[in-house]
Amino acid sequence: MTMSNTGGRRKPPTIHDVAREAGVSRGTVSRVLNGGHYVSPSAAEAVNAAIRRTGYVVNRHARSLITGRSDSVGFLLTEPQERFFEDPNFNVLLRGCTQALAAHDIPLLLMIAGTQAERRRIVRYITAGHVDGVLLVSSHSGDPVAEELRAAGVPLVACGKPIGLGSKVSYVAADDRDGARDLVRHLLGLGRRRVGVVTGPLDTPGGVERLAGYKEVLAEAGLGIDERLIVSGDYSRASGEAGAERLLAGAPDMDAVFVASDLMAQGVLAALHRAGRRVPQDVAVGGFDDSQAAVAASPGLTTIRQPWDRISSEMVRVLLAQVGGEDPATVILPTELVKRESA
Amino acid sequence: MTMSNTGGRRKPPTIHDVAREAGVSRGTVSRVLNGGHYVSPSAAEAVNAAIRRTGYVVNRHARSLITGRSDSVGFLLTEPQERFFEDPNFNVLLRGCTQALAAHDIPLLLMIAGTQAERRRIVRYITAGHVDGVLLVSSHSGDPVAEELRAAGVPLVACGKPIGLGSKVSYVAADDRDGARDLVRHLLGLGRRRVGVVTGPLDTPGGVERLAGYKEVLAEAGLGIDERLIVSGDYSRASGEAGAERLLAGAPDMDAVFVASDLMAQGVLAALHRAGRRVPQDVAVGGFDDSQAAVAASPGLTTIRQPWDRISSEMVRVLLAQVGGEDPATVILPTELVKRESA
DNA sequence: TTCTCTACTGTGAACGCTCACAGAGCAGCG
DNA sequence: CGCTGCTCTGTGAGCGTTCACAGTAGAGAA
Repeated sequence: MTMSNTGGRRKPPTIHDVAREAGVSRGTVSRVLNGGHYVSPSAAEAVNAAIRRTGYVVNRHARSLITGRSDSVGFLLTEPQERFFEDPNFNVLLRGCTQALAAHDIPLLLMIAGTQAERRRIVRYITAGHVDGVLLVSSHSGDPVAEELRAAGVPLVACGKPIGLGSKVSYVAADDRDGARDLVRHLLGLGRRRVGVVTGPLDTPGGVERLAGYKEVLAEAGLGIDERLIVSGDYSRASGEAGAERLLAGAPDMDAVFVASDLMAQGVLAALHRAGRRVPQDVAVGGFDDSQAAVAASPGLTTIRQPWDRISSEMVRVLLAQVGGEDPATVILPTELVKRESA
Repeated sequence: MTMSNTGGRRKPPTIHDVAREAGVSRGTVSRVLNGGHYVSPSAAEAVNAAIRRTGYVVNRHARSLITGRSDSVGFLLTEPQERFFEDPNFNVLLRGCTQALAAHDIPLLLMIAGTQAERRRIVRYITAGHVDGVLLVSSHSGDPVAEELRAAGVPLVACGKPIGLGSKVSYVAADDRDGARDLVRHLLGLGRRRVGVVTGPLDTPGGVERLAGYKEVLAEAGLGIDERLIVSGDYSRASGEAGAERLLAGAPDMDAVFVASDLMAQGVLAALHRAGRRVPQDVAVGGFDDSQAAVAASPGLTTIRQPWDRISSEMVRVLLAQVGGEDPATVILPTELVKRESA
């Protein structure tokens, strides 16, 4: 073993060493490395053997210097950090994206924009070309970061439909409206007639669409819309708790509630419990996401599953396609009703 | 504005352009960029003005190619993904590390090693020199990844003391034993005498140390160790729930319990509630971490705060020092008792 | 045979930066 | 006055790769 690496780091082999070892030229090694077209089988074999023998790994900096690509992508989170700390959905998404990118040998750079200064720094970093594209997680509308990146021509894929951005930005989302319809229909199917809703923030597509689904189903069932049965939250647990209290105050006869996120639903369960309402006997509760929060809740939360694994892999697919020169695209994925004890 | 960037991406200015614009040589621009030593004030000013005018940003690939550094670090998670999805501590740590690194303009590459294949891929990636160092989160002992990286001479800082690795590896940890002592003393101070414990995994330093602290305080209070009051979990919520059930079965007279993580404590609260025990009246409960889980629990969880912000900033500090050639170091940070309703 | 076409290979020139070196200018000192 | 030492500046080389180009060899067609 000539490459024994005990302790200090020594100079790694270059493409030149491999070429010499294989008895070919740099060009041939490079061709083998990049797809192997126009290389004779014997040369390819010799090169691959030399690579194994020397332990050669391509120097990405040298490659990037000439190709202009960085072969890395950014994962940009512009949510307030409290949400990131609280909501396990981010972790699932993050895991899914690293995994999908790993299949292409592309590292994920994590960028969290909390303060205004951080936003500026990150935008500068990205527009400088240090990443090939960006996976964006930022539900609120009018996010200046997204607009700046789009304007700078940086390939971009959002998680969830960005409100207020031109149609030229790619996004991948679950079918929020359809999911909400499924859940509310389920509640009505249980015989409930006074169904409340705790929406997400109404400047997010998730907030708007899930509320729309709720209203559609009530209408199709011939039930009117009672404004006292509608309150909105911000996806946080605490806002769910507060929302449930307002609902109970305004509509004490509520017998079911659709909550636009599992985390808020946890808060709703806590508030109902404190108010002495039994779940599901007195009030049936349905959530949205099917996150860890849904399993951890007691009773287990009936909810709408968002297909996070597919969302993340589609985000990566669409982003890489765009980096490769294809046009922006949007993907809507189906949801699924998951029944547990709460409804 | 010569650099208007409407739509497509154009060729960014190089150090050469800046030099020409400022009327100096490449070397001078480079010196300004790297600390500004041996540069006259007038030249520095001219260069900075030229940088602003051209919108120049250094090409990191070109720099890395020659310096041999990548100016990036990896954040490596070798926990099972379920823990990553469930435990908000990871998010806090991740946020803290990105933030601390951002101050040095160093991006964080997120690496999650779930499967064996992923581990191999990631180790190859790291040992190839694609990152300057690694922030390691992996509590279990005998982690082969850590050992491989250490052997390859990659700068490494672990979060929590790695068991079974030579003393040559840096780590940053909270004072687990002391924290456990504080909490158990608090429980005894409330007059409780039958104090149970749900430990962390006993192949992790956190698991071992927190249990040791528990035993120390019982001994100093003249209370014997009752094995029926000791069960161990794996930091997951579910294991807390199971642990509490075993405790109740083995020691029905238990009047307090120290749980080695907040997440497990949530499970303990659920189990106690199901068993009809009131918290804190019948059983006082104390956790460890002071994570979101502690606040979200009902009743609010009395717990030991781990100083995550300092842990992450120290990890980054120690890692960068090591990248700069300094020797490995270990840092132990003090914890703090946070009182809430559960005890 | 000769010419064309294809498959394959090697070579020089970048990519944008840092580093080492040499040299200029100037001050202080013997 | 010359020497030393300091601050400051420009220049050439080279980091490890890809890319464009030129060139060779062999197969098949004219």
